[in-house]
Amino acid sequence: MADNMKGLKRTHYCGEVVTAGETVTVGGYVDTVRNKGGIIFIVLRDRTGVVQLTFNETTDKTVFEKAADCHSEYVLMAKGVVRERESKNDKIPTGHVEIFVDDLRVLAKAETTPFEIVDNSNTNEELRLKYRYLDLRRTPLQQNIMTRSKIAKVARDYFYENGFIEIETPMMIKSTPEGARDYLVPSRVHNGKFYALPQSPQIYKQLLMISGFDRYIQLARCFRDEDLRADRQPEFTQIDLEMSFVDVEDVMQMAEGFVSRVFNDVLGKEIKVPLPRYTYEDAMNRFGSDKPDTRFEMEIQDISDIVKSCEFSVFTSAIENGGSVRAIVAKNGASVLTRKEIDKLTEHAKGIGAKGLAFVRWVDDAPACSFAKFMKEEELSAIYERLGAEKGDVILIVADKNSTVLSTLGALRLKVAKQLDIIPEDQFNFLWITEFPFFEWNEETKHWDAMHHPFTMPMDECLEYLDTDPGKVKAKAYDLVLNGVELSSGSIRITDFELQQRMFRALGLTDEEIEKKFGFLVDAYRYGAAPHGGMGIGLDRLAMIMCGADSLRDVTAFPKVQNASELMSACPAEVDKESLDALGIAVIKKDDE
RNA sequence: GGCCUGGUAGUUCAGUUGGUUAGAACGCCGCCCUGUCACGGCGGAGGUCGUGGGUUCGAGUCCCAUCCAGGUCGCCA
Repeated sequence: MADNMKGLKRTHYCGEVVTAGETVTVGGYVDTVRNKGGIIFIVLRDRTGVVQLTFNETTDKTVFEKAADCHSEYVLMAKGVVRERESKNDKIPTGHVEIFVDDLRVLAKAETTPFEIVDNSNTNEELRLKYRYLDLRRTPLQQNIMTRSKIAKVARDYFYENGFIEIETPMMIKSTPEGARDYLVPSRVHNGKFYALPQSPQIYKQLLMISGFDRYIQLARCFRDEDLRADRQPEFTQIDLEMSFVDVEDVMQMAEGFVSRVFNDVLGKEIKVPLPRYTYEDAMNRFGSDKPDTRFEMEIQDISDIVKSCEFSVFTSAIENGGSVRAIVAKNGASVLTRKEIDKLTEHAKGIGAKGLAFVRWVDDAPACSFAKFMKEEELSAIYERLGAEKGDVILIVADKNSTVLSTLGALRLKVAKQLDIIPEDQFNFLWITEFPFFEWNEETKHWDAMHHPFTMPMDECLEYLDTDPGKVKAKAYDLVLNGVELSSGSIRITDFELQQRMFRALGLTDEEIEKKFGFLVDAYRYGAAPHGGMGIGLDRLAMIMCGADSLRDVTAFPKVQNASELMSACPAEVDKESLDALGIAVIKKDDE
């Protein structure tokens, strides 16, 4: 039978106990017990830190015996006088004091945990996720979760101060066939019909602008039924905002104010604004990505003009077919990028879509060039000169159509940088990507798709190409990127009914399809809307980077794993037949098909 | 859906060309220890080697299938 708390009231968190002479009462979990026989030290832990409890021969005998019976993770409350320690520990903030305990309560005993609750746990994540409530006792995770909370608070503070109104939008909404797969919620009342969980509050926040709320913010839960990644969970949170009477510049400035504020308030780091901007085209050409990591250089360079009349048909045919030959240089990469490693990179490149990888590995005075026999001496030296390549470097070259060349080199650029370990960990490189193409040609359907979403406003100077040359139309869309992670995506919306109709037609939608998919939204714009736009900032991703974590799982209290299940509660799970019957649902297992 | 990596005491790992009773560290249990703080000393318990087949005189080790976890491509307007 455990003790109770009667007569005790917590006065301090463990990490707050610093003043000798005070009588304090603390509560927490037993971190470690060091029983020396005649003297016992118990390290007590709560979310603020740890403090040492001390018991010796002058301690009341029953208290001493109780302390001797304590084990890891027992829940204790202890009252006593704070003393300076005889031997101090400089490694912890409370290391110069200890609590000499005169009242000890064991509020709960604990079984031995399946893994040790220590800061640097190497334990398999699968097991830690099964016992997530124990994993969350670990200091690093506690700090991550608390940092995330601070970020959320700063977001509310900042946007409230700037006149934003927090409004909740529904979680059960109409499924939209565009974009990611929806999570569906069956309706009991309407047999055979379904709600969807929102992928984002996009449509509702636009309607709120039409209603005149002018500035909206929500820490919005969003759901997408797509496969997971380290930076992708099926449910996530966006700092979602929308503003009226604004254009691109206004939204970007508001967001820049937020990121500089949140980094200052939470990490004490200064982010210089305005943030760097790259057009989509520029980012693709230089980094092979619309979310470039600019913490390191290794930019993509075009060498098509040098090799256009060489003897190597791989290069020349790529150029003749409208493509290009481009390269990245891994400075001082020759020692890490052995022939074997380059072979692996080649396989990786093939996985992305390239046909192969040409390379120069410059170890000795004579560079080892995989295509040397096709090249004239002056062509090779022109390549080295263009790329600034020197002894010790490795050059990776891809020849293909432009989109393949750029995406392949973009991926290799990241992979090689990780291998060479040249990405600074403590740097925060924000940037904007602007001037996105509005349309994307879909080879399968032979249709133009909206790259962002169909309510995005085209750039003013592109309106004339809308019907004649859709590929030339650029959007008033802007992505915020941090260290190669897409943090946020936003746009100015179409508020003109006629223009919206033109956009839908350019996307190949019939009037019936428009009405069925977006009817109420399109109708709403008939009644007048101020120019408006906004964005959704990924709170989880922001927290991940600010915490220096590698995965969203480290900043999410109860995350899902790669197959979208949650290991602790073992969900999703089957439900009983009565529940299904009430919904009119019969389950056909895929295996039985 | 494809590809890659991993699964051996509670935990983290080792385990040789297939060969005696599968080891270590930490944790756990018992005893000792009055200034520890990665406390220390002595002793002890603890294993369906992810699962199911196969090859073999013999499988943790080789083969096949499968499950689970991680990464990645597809996918994510």
